[in-house]
Amino acid sequence: MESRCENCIIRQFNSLRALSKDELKKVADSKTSKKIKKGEALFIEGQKLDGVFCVRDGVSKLSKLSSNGKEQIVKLTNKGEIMGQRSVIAEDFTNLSATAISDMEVCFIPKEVISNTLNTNPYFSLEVLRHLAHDLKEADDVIVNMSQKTVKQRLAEAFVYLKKNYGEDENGFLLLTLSRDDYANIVGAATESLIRMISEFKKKGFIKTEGKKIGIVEEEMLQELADGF
Amino acid sequence: MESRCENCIIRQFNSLRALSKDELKKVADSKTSKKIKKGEALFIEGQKLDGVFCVRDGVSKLSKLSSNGKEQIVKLTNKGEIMGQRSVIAEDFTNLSATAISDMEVCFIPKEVISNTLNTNPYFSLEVLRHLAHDLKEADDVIVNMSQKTVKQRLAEAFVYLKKNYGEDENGFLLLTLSRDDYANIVGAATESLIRMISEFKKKGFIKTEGKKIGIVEEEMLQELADGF
DNA sequence: TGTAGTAACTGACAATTATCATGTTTTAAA
DNA sequence: TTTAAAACATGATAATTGTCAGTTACTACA
Repeated sequence: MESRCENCIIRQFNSLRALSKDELKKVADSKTSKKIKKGEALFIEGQKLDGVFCVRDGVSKLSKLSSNGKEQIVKLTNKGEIMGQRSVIAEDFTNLSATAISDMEVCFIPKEVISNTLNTNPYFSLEVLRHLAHDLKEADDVIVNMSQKTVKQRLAEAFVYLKKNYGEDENGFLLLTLSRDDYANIVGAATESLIRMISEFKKKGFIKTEGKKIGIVEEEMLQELADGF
Repeated sequence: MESRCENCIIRQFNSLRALSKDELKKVADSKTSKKIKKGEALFIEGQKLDGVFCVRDGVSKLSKLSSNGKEQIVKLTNKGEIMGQRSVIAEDFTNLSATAISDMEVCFIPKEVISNTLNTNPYFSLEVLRHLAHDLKEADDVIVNMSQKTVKQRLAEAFVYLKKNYGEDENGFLLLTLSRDDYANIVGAATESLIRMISEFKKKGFIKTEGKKIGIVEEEMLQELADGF
């Protein structure tokens, strides 16, 4: 409750920007802030959510268990994103689990506020619609990548994506540090296969490593690889 | 223009059911009916759509070209579904191509009618939101299947899905007849691999074939296979 | 500061899937 | 009805990826 939504820059990046002052005030009054430690879960597949999460800081992974017991990461969230809207809108259990990949700061907004606003503010509905439409398009792209590209291509693509979306530090290492396991669960491969590929990329000079940290050295080469050349 | 939307049962299955009588009338007045022959395209990836399609009869595939030039089928549409809403909502190019798999009958509804209604009727917005939410959930499932299951499992699942969703004729053959190529593009495999697997399933007695037609013989076995047993 | 536990890594091998080559059947058009 | 094209099918082989078994390195914590 430390800050008013009206002053929160984050909301410019999500559908909450369509809210009126009054509506924003309602959100601010009903929301609660939470700090979530790296590794902790925000919610778990199959749970009923009674609100959505607005990400103020940090990164989380949205994943789903396969029937073979393996985790598949479907999406990484960005700062400013709203999580759990799909489930709240459809009045459905979550189909995904959300786990913090770095320390996070999120606001929890009760579902009543969201659904009331959906019923009364068509601009908000439209913003949410656009957001879902965007997610859907991205999901289609992931489907195509998963089914038509090799693990090597998908990994190359993942590296480029992580650099573009989460940036790198002064030494050229990706700011977002993932475990080898997480990488495997993003590209949908066995952890051992993935580790081997990281070694290969390193040997070829495409990337550099330092412990868990990975740095992109040859972004163009990786991009070309991802595109199949 | 042969029939009034008010009398069209199909609309009960999609978001148009949230429309008022007046709104329905507007839709009916502006819509045009089209017949599309099997194999013809409704729209193509990258096109700008100036309306949505409401499927009255027939089945189409929504697909996307991969950078390697292969087609990936992302979704099959059902009777009553609305196609192209994602693109119209996001005011974006279509990210998918739609091609008729059987002869189709569709209504085309201009985007102005859709967006006007979205701005004024929150129930309609909510229905569309629910529909997109559903599509998104399904897309997540496809991602997990594509990345965690073997081709064999995905094919088994596809057969079960086709039977459940499109039914079979009096002789136990799937009503929806797909080419081997289409099957390959659904499960994301090389056509030859897929044909081999069909032969294998047939040899094991899980399915039967008669030309292009495929019949599900052992649904439970296929389901178990799909689930990884 | 030792020690248990987890994550990272490597090798050997097996399973899955793609590719190429080629033959057969079906379909559609002249 | 013939004939060319497309779809279906199968074999041989190569490439990709997974599995199992083990080693090393890092991390946390008693």
